[in-house]
Amino acid sequence: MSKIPKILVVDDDPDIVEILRYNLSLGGYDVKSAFNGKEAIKKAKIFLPEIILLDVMMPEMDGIEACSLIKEIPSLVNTRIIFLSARSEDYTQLSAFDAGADDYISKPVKPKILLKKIESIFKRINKKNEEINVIDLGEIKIDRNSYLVYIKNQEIALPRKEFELFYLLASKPGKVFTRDEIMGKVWGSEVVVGDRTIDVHIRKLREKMGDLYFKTVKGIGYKFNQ
Amino acid sequence: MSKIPKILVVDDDPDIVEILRYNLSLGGYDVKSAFNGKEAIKKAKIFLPEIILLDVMMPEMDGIEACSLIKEIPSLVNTRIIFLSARSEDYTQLSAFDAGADDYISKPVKPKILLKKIESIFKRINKKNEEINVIDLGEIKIDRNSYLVYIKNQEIALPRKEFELFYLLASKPGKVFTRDEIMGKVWGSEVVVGDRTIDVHIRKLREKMGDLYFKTVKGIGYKFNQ
DNA sequence: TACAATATTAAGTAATTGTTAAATGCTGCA
DNA sequence: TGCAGCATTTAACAATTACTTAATATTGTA
Repeated sequence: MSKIPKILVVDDDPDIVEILRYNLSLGGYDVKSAFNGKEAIKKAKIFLPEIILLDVMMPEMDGIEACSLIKEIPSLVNTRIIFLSARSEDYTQLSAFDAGADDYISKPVKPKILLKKIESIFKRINKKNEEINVIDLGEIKIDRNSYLVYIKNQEIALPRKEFELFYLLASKPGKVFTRDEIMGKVWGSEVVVGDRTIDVHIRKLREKMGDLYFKTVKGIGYKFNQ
Repeated sequence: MSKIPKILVVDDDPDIVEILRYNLSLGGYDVKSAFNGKEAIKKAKIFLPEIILLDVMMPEMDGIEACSLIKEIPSLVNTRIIFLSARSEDYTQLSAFDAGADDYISKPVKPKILLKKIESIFKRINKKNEEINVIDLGEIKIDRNSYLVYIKNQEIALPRKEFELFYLLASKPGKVFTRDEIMGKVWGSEVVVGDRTIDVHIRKLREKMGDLYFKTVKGIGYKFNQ
């Protein structure tokens, strides 16, 4: 988390490598480079970058093939691959995604777009690591992928705030969450809403899922119990 | 799938044709040959090879021109073209890829490299046909080759964007795709279109395929359910 | 019991999505 | 080249849903 993010740049054209390296270094990233697919794979295994910028068209082993091979290396399964291509044609894009690419930038690369894209990918990586998508408590399951709650195999759809509130409480059954805590995690620290808002959302949950799951701890907050 | 893969070899030098033919035959491929661009096109139309090995420099019609013409023949759109060239200069490479080439081998051709490359291309072709081009969910089938959707054996033709959107959602039934995700994968992260565009496309899909398949998850995105 | 905290309800407000038609863009063909 | 026909996007507005608030009732506990 506190590490400097690592990026591997791969292109057979030294000029392009240099431009990318320069801009990414300015952006505060730890950059290494390779000039063909084989070299890329060799370096990636050691460097373990979070992101690989990969030229689609290279002699010997093209980017798409390299990508497929990289995706099969266990230590690199979480590495994101961004393709660079001179053409923005459908065909190239599609085979890139087929090979496991995560994003796509067309040449000539504009530094601003590049950095913005890189940043958003890192944001996505961090977010993903934080989130656990499914809570399974046996009788009750909460699935962030489908935004559904299952209670005794019955499916319940919840609106966003209700879902987030429930997800929070159910993430630690038995723990009492103070109103402040709930406020901060569900509504965010910048939003200011009245005190009754939480109550109303709890009420909605009780309506939909039954009273017994949600216990009020007067003067403190709420807790969820199975 | 079980057919013998077909390769057409095109070079004005009979010796090179013979070397390639010999090595590819040993590799188990069905090989035919031509000695210039015109002949190549004529034979390709009948032979329908999966791969064409095309010399860049030939008298009369060079490989790049031949390639452009081949790519325009409907029955050969899925044929991969690999260029052979004595030089590994940038100029040749770029125009080759502009013309629609899929790969590139420099002379002198080393048999091992040639066979490995051919093999990897066939692997890619097969992978594509198996995994990527068709989604089969029983009642609903989606075929990327023809851009057609079959629902209860009824055939529906969809325009490109609608198709891509549907394909994305149907690739993981039940998963909620956020608007950002949809935007990025269907429109590409470099394109900026208004917010209602996604809605309108969803509407078109609902019109054509019925309401019940597409569920709105307000504040998040959409999901597809069978 | 008193009173502070929470529950309930309905109604108001905000945010998001749906719908439609028109504008724009694109492609193939005469 | 220009036109026809379809695909795509935009814009305006409607409809829907989510969220918040306010007013009032109820509850739990010192």
